[in-house]
Amino acid sequence: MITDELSRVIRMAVLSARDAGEYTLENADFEISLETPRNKLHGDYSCSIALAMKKMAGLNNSREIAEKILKYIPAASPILLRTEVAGPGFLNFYLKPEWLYETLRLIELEDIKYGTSSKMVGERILVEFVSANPTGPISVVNGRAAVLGDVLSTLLASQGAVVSREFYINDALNSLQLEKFSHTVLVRYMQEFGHSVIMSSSEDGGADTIEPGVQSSKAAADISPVVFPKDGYRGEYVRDIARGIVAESGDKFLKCSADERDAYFRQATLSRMVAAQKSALEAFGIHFDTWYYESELYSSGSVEKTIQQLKDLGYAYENDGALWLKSSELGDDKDRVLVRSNEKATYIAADSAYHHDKFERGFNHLINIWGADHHGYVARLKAGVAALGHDPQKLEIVLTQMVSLVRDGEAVIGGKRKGNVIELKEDLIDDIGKDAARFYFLLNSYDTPATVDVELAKKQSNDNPVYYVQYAHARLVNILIKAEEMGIQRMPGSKAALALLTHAAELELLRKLTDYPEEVASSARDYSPHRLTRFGMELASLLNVFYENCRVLPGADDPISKELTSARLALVNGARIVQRNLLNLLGISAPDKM
RNA sequence: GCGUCUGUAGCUCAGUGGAUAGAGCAUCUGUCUUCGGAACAGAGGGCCGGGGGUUCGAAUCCCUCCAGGCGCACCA
Repeated sequence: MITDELSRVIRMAVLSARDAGEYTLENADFEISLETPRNKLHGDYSCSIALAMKKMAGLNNSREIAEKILKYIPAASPILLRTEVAGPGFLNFYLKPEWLYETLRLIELEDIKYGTSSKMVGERILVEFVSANPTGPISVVNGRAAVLGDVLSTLLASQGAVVSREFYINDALNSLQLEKFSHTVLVRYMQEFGHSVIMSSSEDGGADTIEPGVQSSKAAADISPVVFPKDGYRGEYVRDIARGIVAESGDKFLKCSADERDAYFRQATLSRMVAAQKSALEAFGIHFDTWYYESELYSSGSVEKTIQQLKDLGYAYENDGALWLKSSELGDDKDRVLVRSNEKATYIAADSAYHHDKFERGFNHLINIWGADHHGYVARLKAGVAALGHDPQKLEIVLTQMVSLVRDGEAVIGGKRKGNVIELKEDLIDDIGKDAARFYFLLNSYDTPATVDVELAKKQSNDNPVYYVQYAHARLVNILIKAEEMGIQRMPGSKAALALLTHAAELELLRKLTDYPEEVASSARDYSPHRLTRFGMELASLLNVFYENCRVLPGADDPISKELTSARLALVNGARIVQRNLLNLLGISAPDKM
C-alpha cells in the first residue's frame, strides 16, 4: 500500500533529523498517521506528526519542526512529486500520477474481487435481523433493519468472514399473541361464509359495530354473528390469509370439530404468515440462510436444559415462587425472572438458550440487529450469555434508531394490532422499486432516528439519487459498447498509454477508485454501509464530470488520438468495475441500460 | 427519577480529533442538446442546541444544562 510506503519514509526522516541533532526525542515510539486532506489543494496525503511532536520534542513551533523533518525527506523519490509544509505544521505530500495508473491495472486484474480483502478470515459471524413477530407483515419500519443486516452481512463477507443470515421466529407455544392471531383469522374465515362480525370498540365506552358477512353462493346455512377478538388484528392481511385458507380448503373447517379446526388454524396461520414475510423480504432482495423457530427450543428440550445449566452454575435462584437469573452480577442493573411462578419460562430463558445454541453451532461472533426500543434488553441478554460461559463481548447488539412514519405530513401511529401497518412490499417496494427503496434506507446512519414520509418517498422517487448512481454506470457501459461497435479494440491497462491521463477530472476519478478498497474495509469495520452509499454518489459525480470533460471516442469534429482513446477506455472500464462492485455490495442492480 | 440515542443550511442528512464545516433536495443564474440531459458550472443560505473543560488543535472526547425520541414487567 502506498500509505505504508509513505509512513516508512516519514519515520525515517523523523529519526534522521533527531540523529542529526535537530531536536531530541524521548522515545522513538510514535504513530504516523496519514490522512487524505478534505481540500485537495493540501496534497494527496497529509501528516500531522510535527504538530503531535511539539510536546515530545520540547519545541514550541511545530511549523519549525515540520521544516526540520522535511529536510530529511528525499527530494528524489519514485512516488513523491513534492512535499511541503503548510498551515500550522502539516506535511503535505503530492504523489506522482504513476501510482494512480498502477491501481487501474490492479482493478482490471482483480475485477469482481476489487474491494475485497482477507482481513476477517477466520471470523464466523451470525447476523440475526428483522425477526418480526409472525402476526403481521413485514412493515416499512422493518425495512431499515432488514437492509442494514443484509448489507452488513455482505460487507463482512467481503472482508473474508464466513457470514450467515438468520431470522428468528417467535412462535413459542406460551405466546398468547399467536392464539389471538389464529383466532382472528378464524373469524375472518367465517365472515367469508356469511357470518357477520361484531367488532367491539377499541375505545372504552365506544359503541360496538357490526360488519356484515360476505354475501356469496358459498354462504353457510348458519350465519350467526361471531365476535371479533378483543384487540384482535385488524389489518387487511388477516383477511388475505383467511381467503387463502378458503381457496385451499373451502368450508371444511365449518364442519369439523373445534379441536381439529383450532389446531389447523394455529399451524396454517403461522406458516402462511411466515411465507408472506419471506416473500416480502425476497422482493427486497433479502435472503436468509436460516429461519429459526423458537418453538424448536422448547420441543428439543433446550430451554429446559439451559435453565438446569444455569441452576447448576449457581446463576439461578428461587424467590417468590419464581426462578431468577442473577443478572445483576453480570452487568445488568437487576435480576430477571427466568421461570414465572406459573411455571412458564420467560423469553429471556428462551433467548439465553437460543444464543447458547448460536455459539454451539460454531459461530465465534454474533451480531443482532434490534430496534432501539429494545435497548433495555441488551444487558440482560448479555448476562444470560455470560452466565452460560460465553464472552458477552462476542455478542454485539446493533441498535437501529426508530423509524417513524409520516403520511402526508401526519404521523402514522399504532402498531400492527390496529391494522395501521404500512407494508414494506405493497406500500413501498411495489411503488418505487427494490433499488430505490434499498438506497433510501442506506442513505443515513442507523444511529439517527429517521422519518419516512411514505407519500414523499414515492413522489421523490424520480429524484432518488440511486438513479444518478445507476445512470453513471449505464453511461460507462454505453461507451464500451459503442467502442466495440466502432471496431475499436480495448487494450489491457498494462498496454495502454495511461500516462496520457492527465486531465484533472481523470486524476480525481482515478484517485477515487484507489480509495475504494479502504472505504469498503472501514464501512465493514464500523458497520456503516451508508458511507458506501455516499461514496457511490461521489463516484458517480466524478464520473459525470469526467464524461463531460473528457471525450473518449473519436467524434465528428473532435479528433482524439488512438492512444488517448485507449487510455480513456481503460479508465472507463476500471470505473465501471468499481461502480458495479459497489452496487453489488449494496444489493442494488447496476443496469447497462435504463 | 434512572438508562439510552439524537440536536449541523429552509428540508433530509454526511462529516474516521486536524487546515476555509459538506452533499442531496428546494430557491436563483448560467452551459449545452452530448460517447444517452436522469448531465455539467455557479450563487445565496450555518453563533455545528447553550455553557464549561481536556488538547498544539473540538461539530467530533469529558462534564453540565436545555430540547426531543425510545426504554425502564413474573409481555415478547
